[in-house]
Amino acid sequence: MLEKNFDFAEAEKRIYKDWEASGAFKPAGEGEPFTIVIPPPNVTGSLHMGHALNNTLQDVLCRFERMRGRRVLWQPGTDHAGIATQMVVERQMMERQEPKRTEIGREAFVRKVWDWRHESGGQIINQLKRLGATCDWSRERFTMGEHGGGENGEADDQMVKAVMKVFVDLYNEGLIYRDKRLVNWDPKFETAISDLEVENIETDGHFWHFKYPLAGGETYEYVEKDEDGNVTLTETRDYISIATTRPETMLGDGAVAVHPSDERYKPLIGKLCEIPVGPKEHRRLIPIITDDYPDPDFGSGAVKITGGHDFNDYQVAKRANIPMYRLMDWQAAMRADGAPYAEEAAKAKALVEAGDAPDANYVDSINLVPDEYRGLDRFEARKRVVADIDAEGLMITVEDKKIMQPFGDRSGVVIEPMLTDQWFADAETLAKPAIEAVEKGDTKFVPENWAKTYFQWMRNIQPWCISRQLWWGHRIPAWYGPELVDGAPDYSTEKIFVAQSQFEAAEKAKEYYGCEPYLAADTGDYLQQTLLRNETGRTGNPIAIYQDEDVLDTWFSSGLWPFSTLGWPDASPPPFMGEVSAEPTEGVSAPKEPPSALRATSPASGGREGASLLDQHYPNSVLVTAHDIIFFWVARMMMQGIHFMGDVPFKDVYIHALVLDEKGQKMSKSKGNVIDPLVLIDKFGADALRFTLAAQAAQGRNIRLSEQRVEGYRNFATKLWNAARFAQMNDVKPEAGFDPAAASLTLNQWIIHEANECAAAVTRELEAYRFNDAAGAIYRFTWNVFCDWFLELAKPVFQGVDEAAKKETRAAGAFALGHILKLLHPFMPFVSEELWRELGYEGALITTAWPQANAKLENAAAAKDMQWAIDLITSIRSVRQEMNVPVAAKIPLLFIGGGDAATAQLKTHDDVLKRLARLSDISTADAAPKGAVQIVHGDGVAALPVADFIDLDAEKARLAKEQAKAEKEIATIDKKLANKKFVERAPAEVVEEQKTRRTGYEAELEKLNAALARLKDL
RNA sequence: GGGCGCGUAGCUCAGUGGGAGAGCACUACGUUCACACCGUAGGGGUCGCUGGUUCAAUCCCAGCCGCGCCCACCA
Repeated sequence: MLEKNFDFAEAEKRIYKDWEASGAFKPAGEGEPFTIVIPPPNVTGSLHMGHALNNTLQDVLCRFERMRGRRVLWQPGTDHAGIATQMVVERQMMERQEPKRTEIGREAFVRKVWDWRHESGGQIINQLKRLGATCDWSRERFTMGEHGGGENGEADDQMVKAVMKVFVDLYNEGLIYRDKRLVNWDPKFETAISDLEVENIETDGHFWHFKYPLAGGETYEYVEKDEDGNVTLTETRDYISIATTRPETMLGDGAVAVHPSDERYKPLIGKLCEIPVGPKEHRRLIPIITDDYPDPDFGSGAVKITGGHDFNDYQVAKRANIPMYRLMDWQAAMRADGAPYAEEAAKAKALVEAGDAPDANYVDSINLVPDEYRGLDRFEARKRVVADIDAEGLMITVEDKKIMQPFGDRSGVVIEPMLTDQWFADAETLAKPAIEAVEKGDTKFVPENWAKTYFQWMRNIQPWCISRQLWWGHRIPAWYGPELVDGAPDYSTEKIFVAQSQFEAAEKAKEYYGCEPYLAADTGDYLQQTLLRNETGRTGNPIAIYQDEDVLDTWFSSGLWPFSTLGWPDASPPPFMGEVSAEPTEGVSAPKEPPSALRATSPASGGREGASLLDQHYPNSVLVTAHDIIFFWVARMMMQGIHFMGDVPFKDVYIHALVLDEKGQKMSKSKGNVIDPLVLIDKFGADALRFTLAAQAAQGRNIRLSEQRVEGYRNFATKLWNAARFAQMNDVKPEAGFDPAAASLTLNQWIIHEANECAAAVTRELEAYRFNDAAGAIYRFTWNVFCDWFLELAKPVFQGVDEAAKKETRAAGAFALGHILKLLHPFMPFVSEELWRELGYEGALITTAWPQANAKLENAAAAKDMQWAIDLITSIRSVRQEMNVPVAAKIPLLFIGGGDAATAQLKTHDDVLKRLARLSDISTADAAPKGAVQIVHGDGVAALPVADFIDLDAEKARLAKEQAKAEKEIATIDKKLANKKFVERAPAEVVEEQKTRRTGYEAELEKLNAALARLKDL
């Protein structure tokens, strides 16, 4: 006997363990493969509502397809999440008051992160299990592989191998290149980030208007005109007015630009003006040029061009060949004197010495940052610059202005555009086939609207900056050495060796230099070696090469997830990526085999199993994710998947909602409105949470999550539980030989028919990713059909004496309940599995076959008959309450009209009518007795002689209301039918339908009229 | 500036070219032997506004109002 309530806390653990132990999560059977790769959560992550929704939907699909007999692979894993993880570990080190990252060095730090990952990373996996996720955990993957040695990023793991191969191949195809470009620089993490990682936020700022004095004290007539060409202002000026929101960048100005059509500045074009910052004797003169970029109607119409610190200006500077200067160091402080600066200063000096300097001020102009601003934080420098210009009387005005300011999405600090050397992927080329694939429908977005978002971004895609100046991540497999000039290494140049491993790089270098290279430990080591070589002139020393210090953007490896997790590149030679000695005198040592322990964790690397998995499960069936990740991830998977696999990574992309709080706001830690899914699971059970999320996952709308709603679905689970308990009490259990198509009782034919309909509906909706409709269908069938009616209608049978009827009803009930459990299982796996076993169904529900809709089980006649009885009961109940008939009172029913059919119906449903409508006796009659309440039902009238209770006026009012309703409907229909155009142009069936409806209302009205007439006699 | 989406019952939301729906909340009644995490019944909406297409519009189209999100270099 079942307990009164489902103890989900106990059952969830036990059942999950059973499932996992039984191997139910592994791909099985010979069915068509069904594949989902999990959006790998950050290894630092813990389960939030977004994950809960995302994984609930994936699990619903996986369980559904598994029951349908497909060979389901739900591929799990986590993402190494470069910045996020590095941040977490650094914070932890700080809390523990351990030495900083920079103090312990790269190798030690990376080892620390690996340690962290093995100790505390990946807790989210256990949280996913609590949700009931049926991932094949034996295949768990990590975007950085499983090797934890930290030895210079050697690829002894297939996941790493995949990344290295992709990089090398793309480089060899010219789709990855190194370039000096303006990038988004995050001064907090001291790394470049991609455009996507920048958030533009409107902030309060200022718009400063300054005078840039003309060179040599020159003057001109400044004339301003209104729209009609009337002169509104004329004055003699010895300056050009420019406006800026970032005065500290003035020191890096290369020009002032005006629009070629701007009459005001025509006399100035080609002239020089002075940047009014710093000691007067060192001020730089810059040219006034024309470009289409300045908008004459905005500001003064003249724009300072700072190519090294502004994306617009960068374009202008490139077009006009204006020099670009980097003013700041990596922390975005104004450049300190010394090393970073020396390079440009040296170049300038050389130009002057060679007589090629553009003008005598050139060397001075290279000393961009005057002493008083050196080393200052950029915002402090801004204040000083403004104050100094103001003191000099060159500030015209300052406006308060809302400006869109770029922030690093992780760091939260203002991004500084910075001119640096970075690696880029040619996204434009890679995007082309990815766009076509969606255009052709090889990959479909659901809802399809999201394709527009995808297209919009992909068609305007910019080069993808893939290098990051971090330590945690896939180290860029590029090595640098000197170029050979006339057979001798020229250390002022750079030769790049891109290779899948240090070993290969060394081979390539050896081939190029004709001797074993020395693998420098880092750039410091490299410099030392080259100096040694240069100074001693000992050409016999090995030529040094060193590996790029940078790592790859996390999304670069995430983009390979749909195939890297399946064992790609399986055809590559076996792992041969042992350590390479860093001893200068030994050169390259023999590669070592990776430790066997590490191999054991990557069973699919190489080998036949991996290959066949890839064949079977690529392309994946569907990707389930939220829209905020379309650019970051979906687009990259499309590009890389198509390029390397020759086919799209997945056939469908289901984009689900964002989970918001009750008020519709994004959940965030800072707002304190985060609802923890685990708390809800503890409180209401995983089933309730899952059902809530699925039931609200309507396409194209966000989900507002309220605890109340979760509670409601917990109640639903309890309702089902108690229905099952009732079934158990009445010996309702699956019967081996029962043929549902051969049921004889109307009640049973009906519930079988309804169960079959429900199966068809749930299947149809799930196939179309309409999770909310699927959930709604099973909810309604369970509660409003099975519990509210079937069980109530079955009670008289169970309490009766007809053993044959009892037997059939038990079997039919078990059939219907079985359907419920199966159809509900994808949504509420735990309670359904528990009941399945408790009630004696066969095997484990998780691997039970999904109910196929079956035409043999349809029975429209039974459905109609039951509906007749249900409607009659409902009507009687309604009238009883309205007339205040005491609940306990049993009253007789007289049925007038309706013919033999009604008589038969009354006989069939005699028991249930009596019980559920609380009737004492049922009979037929020719006319309603006096003092009876009359209910129009079907072709007849149900009369309840309740003179003792009836309030005559109330009954009259009730009937009058019904009458008015019917009349109104008839009037509406008549109006339509009287419209010639309607009769002519509307489809015949619509016209016919209206006529039928009218007949129905007409009959009802007649009976109501008669009933009212009878009342008047009283 | 461009793009996407939303505005239906008190709340949260489904929905459809031809008879306005659910859950919750609310009201009344009910401890009938599965369930008070329940049952029975009930109240409640000019489907944002204005036009247009159509025999017919909550649904399609246009405009407007209000709200949200994404993208974008106006210094």
